[in-house]
Amino acid sequence: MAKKERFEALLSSGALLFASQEFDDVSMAEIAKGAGLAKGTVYLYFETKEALFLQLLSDEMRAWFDNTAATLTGPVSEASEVVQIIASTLSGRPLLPRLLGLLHPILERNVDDETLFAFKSRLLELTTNAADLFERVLDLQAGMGISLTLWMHALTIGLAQIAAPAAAVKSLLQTDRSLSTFQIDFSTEVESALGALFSGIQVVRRPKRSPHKR
Amino acid sequence: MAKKERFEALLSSGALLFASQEFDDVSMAEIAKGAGLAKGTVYLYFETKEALFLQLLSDEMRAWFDNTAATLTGPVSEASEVVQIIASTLSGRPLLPRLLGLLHPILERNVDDETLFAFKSRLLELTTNAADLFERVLDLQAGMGISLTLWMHALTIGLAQIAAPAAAVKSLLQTDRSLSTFQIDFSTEVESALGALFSGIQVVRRPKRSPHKR
Amino acid sequence: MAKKERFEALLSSGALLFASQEFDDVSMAEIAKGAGLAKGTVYLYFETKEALFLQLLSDEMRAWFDNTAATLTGPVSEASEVVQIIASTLSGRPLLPRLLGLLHPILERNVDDETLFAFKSRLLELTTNAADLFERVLDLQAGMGISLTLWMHALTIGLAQIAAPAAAVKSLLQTDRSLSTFQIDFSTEVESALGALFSGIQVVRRPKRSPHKR
Amino acid sequence: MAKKERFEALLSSGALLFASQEFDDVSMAEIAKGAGLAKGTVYLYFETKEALFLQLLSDEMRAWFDNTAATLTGPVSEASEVVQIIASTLSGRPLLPRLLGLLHPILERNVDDETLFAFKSRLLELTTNAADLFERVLDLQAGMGISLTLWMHALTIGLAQIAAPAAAVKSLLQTDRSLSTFQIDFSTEVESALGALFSGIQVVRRPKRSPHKR
DNA sequence: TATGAATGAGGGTTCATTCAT
DNA sequence: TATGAATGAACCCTCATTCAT
Repeated sequence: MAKKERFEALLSSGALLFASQEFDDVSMAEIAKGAGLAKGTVYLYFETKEALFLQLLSDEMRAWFDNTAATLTGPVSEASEVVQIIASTLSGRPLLPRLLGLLHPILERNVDDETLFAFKSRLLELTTNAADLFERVLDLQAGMGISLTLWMHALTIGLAQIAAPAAAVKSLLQTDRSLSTFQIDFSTEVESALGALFSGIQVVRRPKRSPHKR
Repeated sequence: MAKKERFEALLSSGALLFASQEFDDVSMAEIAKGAGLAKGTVYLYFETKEALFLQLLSDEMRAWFDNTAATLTGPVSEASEVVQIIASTLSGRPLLPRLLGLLHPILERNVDDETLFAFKSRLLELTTNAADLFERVLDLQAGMGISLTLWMHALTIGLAQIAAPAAAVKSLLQTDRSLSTFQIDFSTEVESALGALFSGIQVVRRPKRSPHKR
Repeated sequence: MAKKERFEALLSSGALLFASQEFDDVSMAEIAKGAGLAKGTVYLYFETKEALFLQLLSDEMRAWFDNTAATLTGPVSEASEVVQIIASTLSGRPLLPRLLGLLHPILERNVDDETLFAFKSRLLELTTNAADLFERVLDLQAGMGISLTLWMHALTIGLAQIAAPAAAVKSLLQTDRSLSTFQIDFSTEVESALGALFSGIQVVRRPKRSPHKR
Repeated sequence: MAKKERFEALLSSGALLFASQEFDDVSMAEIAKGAGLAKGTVYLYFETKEALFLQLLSDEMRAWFDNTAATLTGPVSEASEVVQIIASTLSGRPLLPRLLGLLHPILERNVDDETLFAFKSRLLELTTNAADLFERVLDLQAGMGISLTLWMHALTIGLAQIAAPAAAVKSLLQTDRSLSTFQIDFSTEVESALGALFSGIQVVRRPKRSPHKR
């Protein structure tokens, strides 16, 4: 059926445009044109612009997880290796962290309840799967996987924002060496931060016998 | 001088409005009215709406740091205590995490170079001070304080977004118990996540003799 | 033949929807669905949305006339009785006055010439019949029936609009007693107004011997 | 103050455009341009497009009434003379009947409550004044003036619609002589219809002692 | 004859910012 | 310094209608 193809074409078009522009600068008209369709046609596939990007995020998340899970399937010796793999798969999907940063303040604010629920359900499934995976691979205490996943989610959002500064900031950082502290690399930073987070969780685990509060 | 008073009045008005509305929903006209001034007058004090909020962020950050530094001055026994204090001072300034989330995608994108530079310089100073403080209090390896501060910054942005969901999401979470995983409390989560992060850093520190890569 | 059935099903669907919504709010897609057909199929039966509603109006008018003529067939003693019957048959077809109000500004503006001509011819026939009926029953001067019919048409359009206010107006009228003047009942008002009109025509008739100017 | 001038300029621009186009075809951009202002400026003076046209209607009504009242001030011998004057003043303001036809289905549907109330109050005042005037001049029974005004209002709406057919209808009527019945002149028809209505009211008055039901 | 995917025109409205006074 | 009137860019979305199958 051509229906599915159009759907994918629209998502691809959106992804392509979003790769080089901000969410606000990507217009539905451009997305349509990029998919070889008319403006109004987009709305046969997506309720709103936000719904389209939510789908994009959903796909990116799933792809990332499948990819990561597959890579982590084999015997993993150390936590640092896990972290490295995660940082690597994350860095390989530059759209994902940016979409994640759009999720709460924008995407979830203009989709109908049904779409929202569907997304949240999928997110829950993914989160649970990731949590299980982490608990297994890192030999974590039960329940810690969820927290870890959540914190990774938050960290990713924040680091992506910091690592992708506005044009003016970028040129400022390049000009003024004294501000080099703010010149960070997403990939590097994610690995380090997650490394600390993962280590911390394992350390924290033993001393505290009581279940993690949440 | 009345000038300083107007300046402060505008910031207060902005803060008050931002406390109950989103950035986009706070209009310059409202801010002006709240300060007892006319619309055009705001622009005698702030280049743009973003510049005003950048100032707000700057003030919040400084206040937070002063507050935190003062509290951490005394002898601190454990890392967990430090974390608790930070989580507490952070939770006491609900505007700060939200403004931080605005910083990179919005505020820095519409201010002139001068304002931007001034802000970044102040931010650098604060970051350095915080880093030093953390290194001292937590007895961290040199350089780790900067990373920690950065990660805390990122974590705060992400957690604040997740913890303040859109109205539709909020009601969905309350309705559907199966999604309770997503119902998080900023304060609690910050403390836990920072706890793991801080522990992780201290653990990681020893094995790796080499300087932290960045 | 199934064709006729589809045709009627579409009209019924349209009538049903129009009974509870404004013309603009009734979509062709809804009409199709209500008739158990696909969107595109509607256009095999009606050139345009306007053509469909024109047909609806045509049917309503004919039904009204047949109904009214039948009722007025017997010996009618007084004009007031005639008026009462007309007001009654009119009130019994709430769609008719509303469709009449759509006729000139909307329906006639988007149908092809053929459809338009067919409608006008049918309208002429009906008008003539009604005029004859009125002249006969009210013992009017020749030619007066046409005028009377026309004025009744105009009066009906206007009163229907006034009697069916926007939601905001309705609540305003209910709230503010001082505006009770504007709270009118279509049925009551039509009867009174037509009563005056019919009486007036009969009075005017005699003094002016000259033919009605038009 | 220039403020009042702009206000009037916008109304004049709107009136000018509405004189040769339908409501839907008149855009706010055109109105602004016609007044020598920018698009957004219109919204400093009128909440919505509908509010602007409501003001236009308000002005037209008042002007018509003042004009009519002034003309009817002197001693009026006969009802037919009154009717003639009304028909004449009405015909002199071609926008008024058209705006009246917009009032209920369109204008009242997109203005805020305050504007709506203000308009209705003004309309009530005008209606009352007109009713008083009619009662005085035509020596009507108390209360009949209101009814007469209302019916005149309704009749005007309907006749204006019938008398201003769509382009296609107009050409059809000119082509096909058999449809000449539908070729009516607003001015003529208003005078005749009001003549009948006014006569009818006077006739009806006497026989029925009981107060007019409404 | 039926389908339903595709089309694409179309305009009101907001609000940060400017500037004449 | 203060004012507030003026500016104007920018865009989503609906839905009647068409047409390939």
